[in-house]
Amino acid sequence: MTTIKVIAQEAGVSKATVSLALNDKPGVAPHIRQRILEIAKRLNYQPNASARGLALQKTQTLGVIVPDISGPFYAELVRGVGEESRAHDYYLTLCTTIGRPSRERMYFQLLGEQRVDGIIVVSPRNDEALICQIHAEGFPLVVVDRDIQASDKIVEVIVDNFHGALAGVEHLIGLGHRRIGFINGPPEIQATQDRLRGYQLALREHRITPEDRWICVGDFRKEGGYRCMQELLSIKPPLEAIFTANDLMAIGAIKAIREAGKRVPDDIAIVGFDDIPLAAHFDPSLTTVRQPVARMGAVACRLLLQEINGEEILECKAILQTELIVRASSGTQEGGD
Amino acid sequence: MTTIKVIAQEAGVSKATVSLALNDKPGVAPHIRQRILEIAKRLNYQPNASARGLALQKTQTLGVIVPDISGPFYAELVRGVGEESRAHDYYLTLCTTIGRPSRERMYFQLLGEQRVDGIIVVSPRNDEALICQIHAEGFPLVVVDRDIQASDKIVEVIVDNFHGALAGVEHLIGLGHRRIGFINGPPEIQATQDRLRGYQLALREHRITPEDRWICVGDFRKEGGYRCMQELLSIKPPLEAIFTANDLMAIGAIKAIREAGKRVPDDIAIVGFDDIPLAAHFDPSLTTVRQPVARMGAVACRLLLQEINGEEILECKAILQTELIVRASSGTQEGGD
DNA sequence: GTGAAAGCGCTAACAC
DNA sequence: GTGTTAGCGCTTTCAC
Repeated sequence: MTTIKVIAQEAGVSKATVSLALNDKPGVAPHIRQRILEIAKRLNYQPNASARGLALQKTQTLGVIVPDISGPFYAELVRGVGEESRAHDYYLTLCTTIGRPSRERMYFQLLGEQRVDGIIVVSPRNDEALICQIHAEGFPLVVVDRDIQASDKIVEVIVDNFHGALAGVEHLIGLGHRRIGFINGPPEIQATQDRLRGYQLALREHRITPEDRWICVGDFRKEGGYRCMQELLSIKPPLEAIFTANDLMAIGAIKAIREAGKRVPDDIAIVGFDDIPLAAHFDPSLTTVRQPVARMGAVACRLLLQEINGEEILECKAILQTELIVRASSGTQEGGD
Repeated sequence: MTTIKVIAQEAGVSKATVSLALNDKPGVAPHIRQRILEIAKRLNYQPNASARGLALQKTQTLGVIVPDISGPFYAELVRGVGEESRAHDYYLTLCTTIGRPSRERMYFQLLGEQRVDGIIVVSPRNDEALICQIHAEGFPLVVVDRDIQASDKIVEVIVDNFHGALAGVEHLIGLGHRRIGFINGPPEIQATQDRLRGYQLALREHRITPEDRWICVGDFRKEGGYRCMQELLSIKPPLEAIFTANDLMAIGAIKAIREAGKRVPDDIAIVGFDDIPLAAHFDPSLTTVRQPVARMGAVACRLLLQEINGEEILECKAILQTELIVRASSGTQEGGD
């Protein structure tokens, strides 16, 4: 392993000069610099990251903390972060927390051991206090897909879930449906609360009073959508349409509908949320509220780098907009009879 | 940031003693050790990773190099690696290479800068020479989903693609189909070659001579499956069944079939490869050759750690088996008329 | 313009 | 048992 010391000997100069030359800093005679660079290249020199990190107190590495990485949403998010971090010559350390007893340790380890220069937290569960504490200790930190109520100084990248849901449900209403069910995610997750509000407002504005039993609590997975739909199918008179808080649950719901011998969208119209890559290829293709997931990751990364570099961040909250993507699963005409 | 030095002062001992105590090494009086541990806990001490890495020449970090991370296959693979590495207290640095002009630099940077203790390479494209070179330089390295022909000393985790494809196609033959098309991946990828051989042998063993035009080169994405299927649909007399080299292309193919006004599996039976999470929820549910993707990642990780720890690795090639998962898309009876 | 020296935080060999 | 010392590879004053 070539070190700066070897190069110094080879070039007949000191380590300091080599360091200056290699880092493009002034104070080295052109021909010396030239020679040093040549030797470095010839010897395939690469600076030792630990040594550099120790001296500079920087690692050129970011951490991203997500519950899981299988599943289209988080995978795409991490992709966005990864692309952006690479573009800025940062490495990415991936931490998945699901199934881990104390994810708290992971935040602290990454930052406390100074393994990373900052972290992006995509953790929808309730540990506001912890996040605030980390932030209070001065660690660069960006939160994605979640609004930390306790502090307005923590940088956040969030999606306008409220208006997204509003648009999704209004689309269904516009198609003539009035009895519209809602398969939501777990209530402790913030995005689900916002989507619920959007759902409720949409109905209310059209003088529809949703019954409690129209709303079912899912898990953001296919299985939850399936189970919820089975429950919702038992409602009499039957619901005409379902809004689901993500596409995966929409897919589960469609399966349940099919198994009950009904058709989508003819008997029941469906609108999902996310626009996962397969949404367009599903049968029927999914009408859904698209989130700019990769962009969220990229924005989070860029904001984190600003924070790391000590740049002033003008707005702590980056709010990205959703977009309604109309496809087949919602139907084009009135669905009910 | 608490350091070992602070603790030493606080406890009235030397840094060396603190280091010994904190690392559970012998040579420290019990009551001293006790006090050191208490202070460390109180001050929330965490060792600086760079300093430790520099001294120990180890980073407790692995690198995983994949083309992309969106897409169910690589996401699941990385998940497997991540779970396993966490279980062994290793961090994971994620490198995606797609769209990157010189992914070569990334291998070298990660290892050359000694940012990681070893890497898992999941890179189906042709850079055998590079991989061999890295291995020759003594860097711990495990290759996944690919057999490096040039060396039999490189540790590899591969799937029995040949028998997987064989089983998939034989399943179709068993259902009475004889005119079976094949939508494959790019030819320069090894897995596709093996699957092609499996496809060919299955037909040959049943005295079916596949025509060249039955085979179409896709891209492992939905789009490629869609495009290929459009081509295959023009064949007269029509094909009765299609084997696709992955589920994503199967999904694209099904879309093309539907748009042509035909039904799956009634008009054309389909068998995919991978068993992605959504395969069971697709309509029709996908018959497919399952790969133990997460396990591949976990095995690769474990082998890499063995290599890092200097343990003898008895078999360089871990070959995992596939499993045929029969669902609806292949039909249960003779499909054609 | 260049080199010597100190220091980043930790570990490990060797005295005491 | 414990402390002293050197060193991991790099950066960065500060003399020269």
